[in-house]
Amino acid sequence: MYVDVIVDILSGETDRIFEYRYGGDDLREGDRVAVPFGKTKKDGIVMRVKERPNYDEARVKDVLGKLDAVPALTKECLRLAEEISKNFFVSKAAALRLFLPAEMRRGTVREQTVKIAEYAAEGEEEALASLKKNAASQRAALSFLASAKRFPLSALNAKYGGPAVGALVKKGLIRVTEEKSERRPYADLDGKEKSITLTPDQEKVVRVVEETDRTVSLIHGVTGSGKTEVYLRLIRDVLDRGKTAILLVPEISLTPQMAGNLRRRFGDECAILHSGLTAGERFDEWWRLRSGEAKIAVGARSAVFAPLENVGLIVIDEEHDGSYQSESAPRYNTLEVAKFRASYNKAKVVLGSATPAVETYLRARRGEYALVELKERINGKKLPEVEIVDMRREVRRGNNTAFSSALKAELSEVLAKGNQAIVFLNQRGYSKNVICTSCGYVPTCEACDVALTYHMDEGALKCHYCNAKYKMIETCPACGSKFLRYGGIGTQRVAGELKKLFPSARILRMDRDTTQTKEGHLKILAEFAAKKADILVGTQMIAKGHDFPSVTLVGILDADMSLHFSDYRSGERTFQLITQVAGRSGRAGEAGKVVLQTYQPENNVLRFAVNYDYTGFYENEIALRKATGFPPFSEIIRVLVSCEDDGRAKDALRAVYEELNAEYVKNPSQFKFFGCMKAPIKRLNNKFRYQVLMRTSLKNFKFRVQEICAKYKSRAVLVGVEVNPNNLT
DNA sequence: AGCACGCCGACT
DNA sequence: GTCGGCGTGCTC
Repeated sequence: MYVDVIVDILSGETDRIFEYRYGGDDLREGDRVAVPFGKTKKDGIVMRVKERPNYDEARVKDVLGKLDAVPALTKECLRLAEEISKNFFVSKAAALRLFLPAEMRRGTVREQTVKIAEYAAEGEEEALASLKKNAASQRAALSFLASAKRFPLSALNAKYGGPAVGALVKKGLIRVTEEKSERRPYADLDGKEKSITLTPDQEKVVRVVEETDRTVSLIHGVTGSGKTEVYLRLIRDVLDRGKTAILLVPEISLTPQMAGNLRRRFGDECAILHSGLTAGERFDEWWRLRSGEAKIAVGARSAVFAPLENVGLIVIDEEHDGSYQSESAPRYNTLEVAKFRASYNKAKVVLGSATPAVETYLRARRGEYALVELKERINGKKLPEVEIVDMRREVRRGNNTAFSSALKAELSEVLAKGNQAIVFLNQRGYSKNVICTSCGYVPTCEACDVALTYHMDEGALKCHYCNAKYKMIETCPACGSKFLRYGGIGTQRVAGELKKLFPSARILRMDRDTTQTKEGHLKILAEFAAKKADILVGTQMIAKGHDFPSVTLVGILDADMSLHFSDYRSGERTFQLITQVAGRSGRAGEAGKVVLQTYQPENNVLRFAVNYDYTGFYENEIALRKATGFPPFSEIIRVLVSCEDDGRAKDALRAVYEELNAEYVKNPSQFKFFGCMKAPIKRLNNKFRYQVLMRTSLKNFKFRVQEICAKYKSRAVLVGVEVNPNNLT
């Protein structure tokens, strides 16, 4: 037989079918195979099986081998990979990779085995009699195994001592066999919880989602309205109909909690895919899904590619979260992938959020998605009161610290009562770059042309884009001045100031620096939850759904930091962030409070946020988007041209620009913006970068752009197309 | 992505 | 004269 193969090489040149011959008849679509490729050996995926080759038969080579017993990819995966490749401008090889756990491609992970001791003696009496009189341990071990028949060898060794067991094995009275054993994260939680009764509101949501003829439903529910219970019920119902389900959550930090919920409810019917697992665990969980043993996949963005068949439901929790948009290499959009899978399987997609993305809400309002609201918190508790503090007044009063007097007062009250507080600051403000106060010099990376960040612990300057490390400067290399300042306000400084204000308070810091280690994240959160600290200082990452029952105060230090970031979604982001952070306060017991510090207390977004007025915010925001012609009323398309040779980059840019410009002048009214410029980061990884940026309401224009760009990319010159990128760098 | 082929500058 | 730079083409 002959097979069409996509070879696992990430290059445009090789991203087409290569044909191979196969001696056997057991290859199927979706099988992973090893194939000879030029002078090397590569992995590939069988896309099609056929009788005759199209390619010159004399030159067709043989498949070297089949890599798995069962095809790793289903027909659906293959179809979906094609769609992803077409829609997100990535090679088929790159799209196919999304469906396989990394450890599988590397081939470093093997099945885990356990050694089992089996009783192998003929008759117990005789066997015991054959042992020496003083061999008490052997005797005990043998009679134990005579009744147990099989027992894990390691446990047997621990119980009766390795030498005794070893002697029995040597005498042939015990046989040792190796068996496959699955690594089971969270197994200790399995099936410890029965489903709970839903409130009438929750029941209604379930009904609407299950009965609507729309593929996508949006559950807009305030924080604490019990969306998770609704998801669990929907999953149960889908499973009862013999189908499978995928539950997506924004980040690993949230996954253990949600994973725990799922495991307690569904036991090992559910598999957990997240980066916190060991390679082996992930490998096993993946195969449990592929084999049909597990029917629910829980995980972050990439779990949308879970190898499930007959998917009935895909839930995207906190759908507004930025992590659902892939920022690099295969730039897929999770919701779009979910929609592909849903249409293939005739399944449903459920989006849940307290602060839906305006684009999502618009579609729901227009009737494209079913819309259901959960307006009440499950415990009937009120949302915390939010107080806005005008920081301009604080500055006028001579307060130059990061803390307003109002926040200081609230903090001391919390400490006096023995409660906990969270101090939140925006990551955008978290830049410890160095500036010369005499001449304004800022040290930048030689390769990337971006400002370097000062890392105090290492005494070094680092480039966050290429990880290059430079020696910290003592004097300004431009003017020789010694007056250097570490700009910006960071968690470290805030924690320091707090320590001075409240010397007896126990302060925990959580940010990218303190969560470097794999479990650092969870450790800090667990420590705080166990009340081993009074105040938690952190960035974005503490905003994501953790329950801290004794937190009664949340301080937002620089609410307007994200408001003035150069991104059209900064208003939306700020609203979502404030709502989310505020939701951390006062979840149990006492009512919570939020203090929001800003230099712009009259700002619309902040006003809507403090009143928890999502629809007000939405109306305001959508009007703004319409007026400015930003998404969802347009698509932002960016063509990024980069090359080590500046001249060649410019040449390619000019060519692309001219062709695109021809399209633009045909239809200028459909463009809100069209222009060509240096990229914000002018040089990255030694490549000069330029871009053509446009904002257009032309439908499917991205495909035309892609077509044009394809003509000008070469080995040396990269020409990439991005649609609505999250950050322009 | 690798690897070979092939055409132009600075060396023994 | 040749060694070696990397631009270009090919891989079933």
